[in-house]
Order: sequence, then C-alpha cells, then structure tokens
Amino acid sequence: MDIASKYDPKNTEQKWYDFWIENRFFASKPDHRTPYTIVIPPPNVTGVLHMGHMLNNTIQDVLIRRARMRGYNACWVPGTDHASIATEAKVVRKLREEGIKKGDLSREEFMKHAWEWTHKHGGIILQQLKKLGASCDWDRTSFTMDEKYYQSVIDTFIDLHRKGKIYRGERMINWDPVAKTALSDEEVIYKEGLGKLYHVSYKVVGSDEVINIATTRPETILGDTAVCIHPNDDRYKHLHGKKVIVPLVNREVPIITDEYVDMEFGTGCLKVTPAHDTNDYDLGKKHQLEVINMMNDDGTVSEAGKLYIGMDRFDVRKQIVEDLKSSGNLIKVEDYQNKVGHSERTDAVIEPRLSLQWFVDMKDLGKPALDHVMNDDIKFYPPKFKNSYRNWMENIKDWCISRQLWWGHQIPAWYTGDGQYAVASSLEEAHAQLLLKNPSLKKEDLKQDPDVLDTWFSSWLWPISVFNGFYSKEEINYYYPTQDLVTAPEIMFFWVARMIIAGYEYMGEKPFTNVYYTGIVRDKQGRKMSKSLGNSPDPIDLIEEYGADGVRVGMLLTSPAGNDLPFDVSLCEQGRNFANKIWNAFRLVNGWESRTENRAMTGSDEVAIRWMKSRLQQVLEEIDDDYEKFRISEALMSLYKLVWDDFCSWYLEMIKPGFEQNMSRETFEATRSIFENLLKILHPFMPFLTEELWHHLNERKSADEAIVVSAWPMRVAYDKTILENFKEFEEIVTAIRNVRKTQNIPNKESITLKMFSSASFDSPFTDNIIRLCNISSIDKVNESDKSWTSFMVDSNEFFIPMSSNADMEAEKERIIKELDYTKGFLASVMKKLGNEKFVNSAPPAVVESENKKRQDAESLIRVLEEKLVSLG
RNA sequence: GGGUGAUUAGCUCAGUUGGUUCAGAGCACUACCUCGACAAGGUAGGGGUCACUGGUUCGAGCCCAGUAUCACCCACCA
Repeated sequence: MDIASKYDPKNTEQKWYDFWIENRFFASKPDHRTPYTIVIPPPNVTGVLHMGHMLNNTIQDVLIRRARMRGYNACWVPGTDHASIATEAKVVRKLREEGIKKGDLSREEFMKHAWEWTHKHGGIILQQLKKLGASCDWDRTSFTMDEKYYQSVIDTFIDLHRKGKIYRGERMINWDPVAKTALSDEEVIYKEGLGKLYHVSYKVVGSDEVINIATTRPETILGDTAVCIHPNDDRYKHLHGKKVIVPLVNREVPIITDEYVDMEFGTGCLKVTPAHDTNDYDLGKKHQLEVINMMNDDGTVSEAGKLYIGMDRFDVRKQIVEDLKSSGNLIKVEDYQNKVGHSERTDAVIEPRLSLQWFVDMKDLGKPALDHVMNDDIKFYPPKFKNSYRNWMENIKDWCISRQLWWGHQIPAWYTGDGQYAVASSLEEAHAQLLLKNPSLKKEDLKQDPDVLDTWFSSWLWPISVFNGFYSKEEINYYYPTQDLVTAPEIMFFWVARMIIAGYEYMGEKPFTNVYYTGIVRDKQGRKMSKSLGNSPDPIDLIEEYGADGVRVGMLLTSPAGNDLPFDVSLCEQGRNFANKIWNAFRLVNGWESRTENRAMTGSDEVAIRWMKSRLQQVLEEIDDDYEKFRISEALMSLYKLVWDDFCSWYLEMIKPGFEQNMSRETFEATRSIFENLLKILHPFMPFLTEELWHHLNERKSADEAIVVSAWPMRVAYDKTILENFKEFEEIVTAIRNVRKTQNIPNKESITLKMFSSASFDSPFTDNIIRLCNISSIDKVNESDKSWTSFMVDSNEFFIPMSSNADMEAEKERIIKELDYTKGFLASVMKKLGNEKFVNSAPPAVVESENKKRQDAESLIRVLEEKLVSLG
C-alpha cells in the first residue's frame, strides 16, 4: 500500500463523520447503563461559529467522547436559543434595509418575518459544529421556541405567579431606547468614558442668591422636581425650606435635605430628577416629589419636558448647554471620568426609566442555589468563581423579565380595559378567572400582554425542558441531573445561576454536577476576539487549513479552566504537526507488517515493549487523574509527549529492525496493540485521525468495532522499576550522542564503550544502548581510563575513546567548567551537612540524599581532575 | 469604592502537605543533520535572583506581613 507522507484531513473528516451518523453512535436513549449527559450552551439560533464556541464545544466533545468510550450512555444535547433581543434586532435591521418599518407591521406579520429569518439562518452554527466533529445526539436538537419548550416557559411563568414569586410592578428599570425595551440589570454593561460635569446655577426664590448644582446629564433638568442638600451642610443651612427655580423651564421646586448627599462631591448640591435616575427616584418617593417623565421610549423629549419636544436626548444635551450659557446659568464645565451603562445587545446608552414591568422575586428562590454551590454539591472549575457566585447570590435583586419585544414567549397575562388582569394558560382561562370579579366581562374585551419574556427566562429551563421534563418523567428521570456544563464565566449570572435556581425549584435537584468555565479567546495582543475588531479567524477556515483535529489540539494545548486563551494560528499548526507525526508513526509500523517473521522476539524488544506498556499505563493513570480534575490541557500535553517522545522517539527507534531485516511477529503484534491503545486515548482529542488509523491498523469487520465506541484502555498494574531503568538508559544514550557530537564522531562509526562502576551496573537496556548508539562492545573495567573521554550517570562512569577529530582545547575547557561547578555544588552540600541543626531536624531520607550528593560530587571531581591531568 | 485572582525562561503555563525526582513543560531560539516513517522531521544545546521588601525556619517558588504592577467581577455617587 502506498501511503502519502503527509496526513490529509480532507480524506477522512467527512467520511468518518458520515459513518458515525449512519451508525447512530451519537444517539442516546435511556437504558441500563449509567448516563453521562451534557447539555450544550445553546448558541443564538441565527449566530455563526466563533472561536469561543470552538473552545467550548471542543472541550464538551472531548468529555463526551471519553465518557462514551468508558461505557457510559453518553448524551450530548445540542440546540439553539431564540435570543429574543439579538434576533429581533437583526430582523428589524434587515426589514429596514428592505424599507419596512417594524411599526408598520402587525405582530403576526413581524413574527412571520422573524420565523423566516430563523429558518434561513437557524442551524448554520449546528452544521458548523459537525465540521468540528461534535458528537451531539442530533435527533435531540432543541430550540427554545419549540412548541413543547414554549409551553414549559409559559407554564413556569404561570406557576411562579401562582406561588407569588412573579409580580407586576412599576419600578425604575434599565431602558434600551434603541430596542425600546426594558432590560435586566445583567444586560447592562458599564463602560468607563470621559464625560463632562456641568455646573448649573438655580435661582433661589425670593432672594438674589443662586445655588449651584453639578450634573453629568443637563438634559434631565427638564424633569427636575427638587434640589437636594445635606442637612448638616453649613453652606446651605439658611436655605432649608426654600424653593429654587429650575432654569429654562422656570419651574419652582423645593430644596430638600437628605443624608444621601455627599457634601464633598461637586458643589454638595444635587438636582433631583425622579423619573430618570434610580437614586433620584428613591429620593422622590421618600420626599413625595412630583415625577415628571420628560422622555419618550425612543429617547426623545416628551410633551412633559415642555422644551425641545421630539428632540433626541443627545441633541438636547448639546442644545441645553448652549441655552444655559446664553441664560447665564452655566457656571463651568469640567472633564469627568464616569461610567455609563450600555445595552449588552444594541450598545445603546441605557436610560433609567420608570416603567410597569414583570419581575421575579429572587430572594427565596436563590437560597438553595447558593448553598449547593458553596457546599460543592455543584463543583465549579476553577473554584475561584464560587466567590463571585456567592457575591451575586447574596445580593441578588429581583429579575425584570418582561421585554417590549415580539420575538419570544408572549407573557400569559390578559388585561381588561380598566387595569385588572389575570395570568392564565389561555384567553378562556383568563376570562373565567376575571368573570368571578366582573360577571359582565366579555372575552373580546381582554387583551393579552404584548410583551415577551427575557431570553434567559426560557434558557434557565434548558437542562429540564430539553428532556421534556415538565411533562414526562421518562427521560428526565434518567438523564437529570446532567454531569458537566461547559460555559463562559460571562454568563454565570445570566444563565448558570438561574439554571441552578430553576433546577432546585422544579426538579428538587441540581441541574449538573460540574461547571467548567472556559476563558476568553484573545488575539496575540491580548484583545478579545470579536467580530467588530475583525481579529477573529473564521473557525471553518482554520479547519480547512489545519484539519479539525489540528484545530482541536491547538485550542486545547494551552487553555486551563478559567484562563484566557491567547490564541495564535501557530497552535493549530502544532496540532496539525502532531497529527502528521502520528500519521507517520502509523506509516512506519504499517510498513513492518509485511516484514515480520515467526520467531521469538529479541531481548531488547522484550525490554522495550515492557517499558512502553508500563509507560503507557503510567501516563494513562496521570491522564485519568487530569480528567477527574478537569485539567484537559495537561492531559493533552501528557499524551502529546507520550506519543511523540516515548512512543516515536524512543520505543519505535528501539524496535526498528535494521536495513533489510525482519521483525518478530510477536514484536509487531505488541506494537500494534500499543498503538491501538494510544489511538484510543487520543480519540477524544483527535477523533477523525484516530478513526482513520484505527481501521488501517487492523481490519475492523463490523461498524461496531469503530474506535468511537471502543472501550477506553484498562488500567492494570505496571512495572515501575523498568521506568526507573529507562531514565538511566535515556541519560546514557543522550550522553553518548552528546560525546559523538562534541567530538565529531559520525553516527555511522561504531565505537567502544567502557564502563567503570563502583556498584553493580546491570541495565536491562544494555542491548538497546548498543543498538541505538552504534556501540561495538561495552567493556566493564575496574579503573578509570584517563586517556578516554568520560561522562557520569549516577555513580557509574562511562568512557569513549577520544576521537582524532576531537577538539582538545574545547574538551579541556568543558572539563574545567564542569569542575568549577561541581566544586561549588559540593561546597554547598558540605555546608548543609556541617549544620548540626539540619542533620538533627531534617528527615533521614533528606540527609541521606545529601550524603549521596556529596559522594557523587566527590567522585566526579576526582574523575575530572584526573582527566585534566591526562589532557596536559 | 468593595471583592477575587495573578506575577516562575522570549511566549503560554505546570509546580498538590516547605526538604531526593525543585527550578520544570510545550512552543520559540542556536548548532549540526536530507540517516529507508515524518524537514509539518531528527540529534544536541543555550536560556530564569521564581515581581519587590522584610519575616518565620536548619531549609522558602511554596508559609506570614507589606509594596508594586496587571487582570477580572460587583457597586446608584450627582
């Protein structure tokens, strides 16, 4: 068979993915096995794959594939999120480009457009995940707007309302004037920015005096209904009970006093705009101030503002500053660093706004969710995130869940014209409820709440609703709680915390056992990869170039849990190179199959095999342990070294037959078996390459023998002594190669090795030394031979004849350097041993080791000195 | 303003109870090598006062205190 010298992923990826799907290896249904479940963090239905998804889903796939191989009933549930505000914004933009305004459409018409958009773009991202190799059970693909899912969201709302945990109320909320909707606190991103602090004078009624206030938002002057000072502020004590005139609008408002005011800040005097600031709203309530809502839902000035009606808030700010200057009320303007809230989705500057919205009362709901994370029923990786979680949960605020949007789950509340309402599962039920209070009420008079629910009010049910858990026990009892959740820390409060809350509320049980937080994928300069910066490679392009396996390895090489991943394509290159290395190891082993003969293996083969098997077991032990601790990168790196260094560089070199020589059949079979085990351990990281080689390496007669469903290697007791012997062997071989190099002895030239050993040196690897280093013989001698060059390994001294090519001066220099260093080292050891306190308090093993260090150093010094003498 | 974490080789990071194997790994770098698997490769090598300052200890990358810098999260200071 002629096999290309380079691995080409294009020949394998689609082939094997189709094979896996055809054989339904990713499909799961409840059976007698123990389940191992992961629910995907559902990406936005109309989104496209970015690097964050790549990292996240690669980790999930690694975990689920390994679980499958370990005999669990592995179930990875894929799906998408309707992403209410994000999707609606996209649809609105697309309609606008077509000249259609959302306002001109009926709800039904708009929804039709939105569904069209969803069907057109929805699921692209899921197709992309298949390219990555994601082994999801695609039959289970869920969408938060699916019929059953939709119903579970509505029923949850009704249930929480019945329990008194959902209420409707007028509160200050975060208003997005672009999307024209309320947002939860979590959807507001505060950004630091350079603004201005305007000092404005207000005239005191009945006197010539003025009072100066400082504000960052002069346009809200239109809504001022008081000025507030600190009761103990001596500067203003004489003004208690007086009134001032709001400039431009010329409204008389009271001066109130409240300890809320910071006397040190600005002028120590605060204007109060209850309708447009959360603190001012509280002050207004406390002091029973008038509330003037001077802004429309789109951020323009309302009739109530009296001036600048219809103008945008930012234009008004510029204009009012000009007008205040003209009227002489503007005292000064300072630069001022402050934080301004922006909408997470539209980036619009948030407007605090008084509004009637629906809220979830979070106080009691949050309690079990806090406790079970703190006591590690649910484990966070890395655990440091427990702190922020606790912080948030302990200060949890009510959750504003209504959104003034159409794309989403419509709130199941019906209103009469006169402010009564009922929450019910249907118009009929709502009508029946309201009839009790108002017997003459007609069904036609009821109007359903036009608003929809926050996206997260549907996704917090994800681990339950994807198994239809609200309506049937069949699947949920089997798959719930799930095992691992892999997600980004950014959505810990949005999603993770709320899933935990919903889990305990509705299942009485945690939704998952482990939460693995991935880091942020950054570019070389440390910037977050984002579409707007254009610094993010297209993952699909990367897969095209480096292969899915290469990219997967690249993503995981340096991404410990919770740490950011500084991404560079060179990582994918490293992954690709690794795939190629394995491919070529296969080519070598494969080539031997036709060169085997039936004879007993040689002793050196036997040693090599025994060592390699032990080494594999040792690393398997490490890797299993790494997985337990979610140290995925470490597991991959151990495997990388096991394959590249131990298997390729050492093992294969040891058993490699000489030119035109054959290999013992036994050795070949043992090697094939080792290779197969390596492929298995590699499979979760590199599914495509390993499946390909698995079939090449051995004929697999039925599909069920595929590596994807093969059994994870067994852990067995292994020979630790040979691992120690190997280390010594490795050191000797490296030293001999080093001598060859420094003395310019060609590898082809056979050399003699002499060995002087104080103890008995008897390495099982002796024959391997001879083979690997082209040694003609190893002679044990009883004394040092000063005319030969030497090196020491442990307490053994090895000699190689000086080559005529050797550079004597360089050799002398090297010896002097080593001598100096060793003398210094010995001095420090002696100092330690001369310290009575050390000898008395250190454990005997430590003292003993120091003694051995001394002996070794002393004999090395002796050797080096003799050598120096002989060199002249 | 509060909290959390970090600082170890050029880069990205390991370093579990203080003591053999503690100063490590991968990449990058240097030199040599087309040798019958692989140049996407091989062999060998160079490189760090473990952020700083003190302290505890026979002994500190690790424990304690302080300082500096960075990062993230939370918070309504006009």
